Amino acid sequence: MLGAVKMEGHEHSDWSAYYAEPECYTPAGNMSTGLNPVSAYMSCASGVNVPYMHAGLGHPASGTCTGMTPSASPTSAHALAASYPSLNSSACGQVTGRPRDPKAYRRSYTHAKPPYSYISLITMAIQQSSSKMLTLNEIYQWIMDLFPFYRQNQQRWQNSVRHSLSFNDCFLKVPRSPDKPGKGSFWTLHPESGNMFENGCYLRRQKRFKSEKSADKPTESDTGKKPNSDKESSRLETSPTKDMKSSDLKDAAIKATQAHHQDHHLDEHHHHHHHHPPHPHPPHLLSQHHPGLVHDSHLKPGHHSYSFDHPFSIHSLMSSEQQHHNKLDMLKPYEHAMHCSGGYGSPMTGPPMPPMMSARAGVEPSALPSEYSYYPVSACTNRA
DNA sequence: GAATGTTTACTGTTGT
DNA sequence: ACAACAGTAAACATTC
Repeated sequence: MLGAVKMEGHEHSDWSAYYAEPECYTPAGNMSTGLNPVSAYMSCASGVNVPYMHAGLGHPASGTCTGMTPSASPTSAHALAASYPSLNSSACGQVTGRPRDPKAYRRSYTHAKPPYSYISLITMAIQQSSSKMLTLNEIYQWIMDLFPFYRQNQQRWQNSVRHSLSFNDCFLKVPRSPDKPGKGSFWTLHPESGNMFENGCYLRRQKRFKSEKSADKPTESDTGKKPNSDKESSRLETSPTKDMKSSDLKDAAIKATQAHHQDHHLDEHHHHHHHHPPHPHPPHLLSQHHPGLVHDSHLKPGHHSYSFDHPFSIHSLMSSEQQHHNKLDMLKPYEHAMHCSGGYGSPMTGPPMPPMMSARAGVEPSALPSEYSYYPVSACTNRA
């Protein structure tokens, strides 16, 4: 998972535009110390699923929680978890030994690149929408809402997002229903793609999802061909499975579109009712309408079942949010999170601490992580 | 014309 | 070292 950080080394040129001095996701707990690297990504915000976290959270107005210092950085995720409630006051509420200008500091972190891959981001965006499908533009918006970094260089990363959507079998294109014309199709997750991120870690997939059909095809490793070359041809033959064309799938699309519009409706009407059953694994839309798409498997229905307690599991992150999103609507999530998390990509604490964002683009706010929730307590034990 | 979608090619990083 | 995964650029096609 550290790789997710290192991977962005080439982004530094971009960062230089934002940083007075070079900064990067320097894991606070360095690997050589034996610390779980994820703990390095922890910050005061890491109390997902721990309601107490919300009690003592610094409000934007309070001006606290502007960042963690190395000394405040937990030595392990468990230590962090165990440190409540002092966690809030000591790790968040106090800022010690940070010499730099808080504003510049915050801005830097705000614009640091998140440690998630595009596939992760897309997956998260889709998953947190109640209809489990989003248009391309909605995916863009979701990403930009949560990660200021992606408000820059849109041409570049959006191209990458489109590439990811097309290239990866885990994403399916769902045509719009005829009565809901608009630009672009909906994108959803392949019903069987649920184990892409084993352990629920969204930093790097354990294995690439391949649709059954494409899985039948020889892979580059099978043929000994160069990576990508054969993969592409394989994908060519399987594209029909990726683009849902059958009539009953269209029926699903229509229903999905309706559900999607309900999303917006809900969003517009503040959806802050706690009665959204905090169901961690909402049945996949395609599973509902097309059970045949969900084969046997190791994958249970409702399979997009990322391990609940995994720090980078969006389900984990979101699970406690149900209780709190009432107040979230009142906050400027962005600034709030920045105040309390020290921003993401803190050189002290690690990667981004995505803020809570308001509902948008079909995003179900109640499903969004709590204001500090992207880096919950438990650690990412597998390399991501 | 812009947005969306597909594909190829290449490079870098990570895992084994 | 090698394969797999991921990011980026770019050409091209399609759709609105």
